[in-house]
Amino acid sequence: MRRSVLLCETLRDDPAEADVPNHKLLVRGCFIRQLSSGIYSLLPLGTRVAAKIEQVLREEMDAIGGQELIMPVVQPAEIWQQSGRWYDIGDDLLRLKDRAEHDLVLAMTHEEVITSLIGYNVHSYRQLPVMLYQIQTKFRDEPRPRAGAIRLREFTMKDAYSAHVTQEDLDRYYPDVYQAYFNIFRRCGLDVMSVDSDVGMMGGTMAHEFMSLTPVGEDTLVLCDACGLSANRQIATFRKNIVDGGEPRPLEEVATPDTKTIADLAVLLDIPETSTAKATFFMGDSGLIFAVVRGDMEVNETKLVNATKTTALRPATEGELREYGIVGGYASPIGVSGVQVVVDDLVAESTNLVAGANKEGYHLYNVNYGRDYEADIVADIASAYEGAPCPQCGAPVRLERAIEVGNIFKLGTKYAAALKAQYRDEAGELHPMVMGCYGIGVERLMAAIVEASHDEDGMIWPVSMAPYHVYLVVLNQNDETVMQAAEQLYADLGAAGITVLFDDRNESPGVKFTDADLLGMPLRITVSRRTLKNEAVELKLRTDKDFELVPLAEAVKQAQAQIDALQAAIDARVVEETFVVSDG
RNA sequence: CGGGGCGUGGCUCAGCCUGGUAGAGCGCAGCGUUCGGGACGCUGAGGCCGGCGGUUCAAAUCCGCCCGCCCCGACCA
Repeated sequence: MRRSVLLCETLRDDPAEADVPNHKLLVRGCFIRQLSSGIYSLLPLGTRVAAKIEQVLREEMDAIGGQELIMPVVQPAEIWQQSGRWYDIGDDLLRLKDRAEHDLVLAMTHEEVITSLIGYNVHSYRQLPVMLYQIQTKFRDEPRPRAGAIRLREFTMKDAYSAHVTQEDLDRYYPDVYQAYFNIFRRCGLDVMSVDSDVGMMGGTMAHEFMSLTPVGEDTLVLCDACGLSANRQIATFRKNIVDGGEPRPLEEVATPDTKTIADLAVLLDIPETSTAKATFFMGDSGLIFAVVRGDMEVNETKLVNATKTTALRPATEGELREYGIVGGYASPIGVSGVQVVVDDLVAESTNLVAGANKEGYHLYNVNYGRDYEADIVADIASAYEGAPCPQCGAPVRLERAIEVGNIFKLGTKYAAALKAQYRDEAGELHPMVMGCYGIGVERLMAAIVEASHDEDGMIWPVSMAPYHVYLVVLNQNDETVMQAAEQLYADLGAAGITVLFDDRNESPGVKFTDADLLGMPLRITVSRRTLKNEAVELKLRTDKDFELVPLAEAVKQAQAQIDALQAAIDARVVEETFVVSDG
């Protein structure tokens, strides 16, 4: 491709709306263009990267028996009503009406359609298992798209679904997908780790997320360097060390004016935060939830959702607290009624904690669970924190931010039962199929690659993902000999199967070199009067500082060798993974 | 949805406080000179100053409402 005709006008300045590297670079390099919040066009260069990603996805999905199909984006409300998600999912699901006033949705995922499809086409155990996938548009009306292509409203997803006769068969198949996922990311040149994850509103029994570590990530991981534990913070457990508070002593009221935070309280009473209990309030499906954790910890909302079996949770407002007779800043689990009290297991086992008195300006010494108050639920609802003891080995854990680039779920029979995806067994009995689902966001993966692979000058594409292998720079274009040599090399490289972006624009050297760095093709070749004086061209890896002069006659061969070496390095990273079922 | 910021040519921004006929750099078009890390000169095109309403002799500028975009939080299969 000639740069002179490519739709690619690079930007000198960072776009005002971008503040993370993938966003700045993809926009500056003309890979993507924003149309609206969270809605982007993929420009020619971005489309080429997406195509590379999709090719890898197809190969790896096909390798584990996947069959590609395409399902509709616009779907009737009925199937979403049947699965229940029409009612369970909020505004993320974009709803619309057609001319006949029929309710429709824009698909945010395809469990409903695939399940009804499989139910229609599969009748017998003889036809199972089956693995189907598509690479197709999703729309999610996210409340807050962010970070360039990391969180989009409209995006491309590879979503795959498998259906099985039994849970055991799904369990056997699941590790194959797990391995395929590692292969995919590694072939895309991205380092990922898998973590156990929450099954969320998808339901199901087991889930893994594939995470790329980066400060711009939206998830927090809990990692243990000592034993290798990795989990999403949403579900990560940790060892809780009880601070011995001694034998229960009598309750004692203490005046604590203007002391609404745990930090203030600890200072005022000269006690460690570990000797306090902290109350936090959420509104769930059925009213107010009063959550108690030790003062030095934070409530983990995912754990709280799971413990209370609610579907939605949000912090309660001051007004709601007043309605329930709770005094903000001085709330106490003692004597509250009409609310669901959830107490962290550590608090339940601790003695003589300081808690609110439910009276403006007062706290209570020596609050003891069981004696002074009861809970509706005692469970682990505390969030793992930096330095918390690892649940497996006790070493201090570390928190890291990460982007979730893919996930795999064991769905179970939730959708198959609701949408009648049933098969007949040998005895002629009907059973719901056991399903799994597996997703990867294409644009997010592209963004994650840029986050993981760039420098101050621009993107650095892994050879397997680069829009073109070579950025060919020609200088001194007014010199016919130079131009002829460059044209010949462009043709020869192409004939050898090497993809080339040929910068044939009448631009100064600085412009071309700067663009070459920004666009990040793995290999740069420069042809100029100077290099031709030695019958040579310059070869430079994007990752290297310096170039190498190679004879013009060997340029194609050398370029090919460099590309092969880069590809071999990527291939070498595709190795077998051990699938370990952890207890999460 | 709560908090904050922003909206002026394709891009980055100044001008707004203190109202008086819209600016810079980059980019774009033409000509010429250049030609190894975002070259230079000359000429030129391009703007309902996000929208609507108000105040005023006069609004990019002041006031009100609305819309859009970004960030933090809430939320997120």
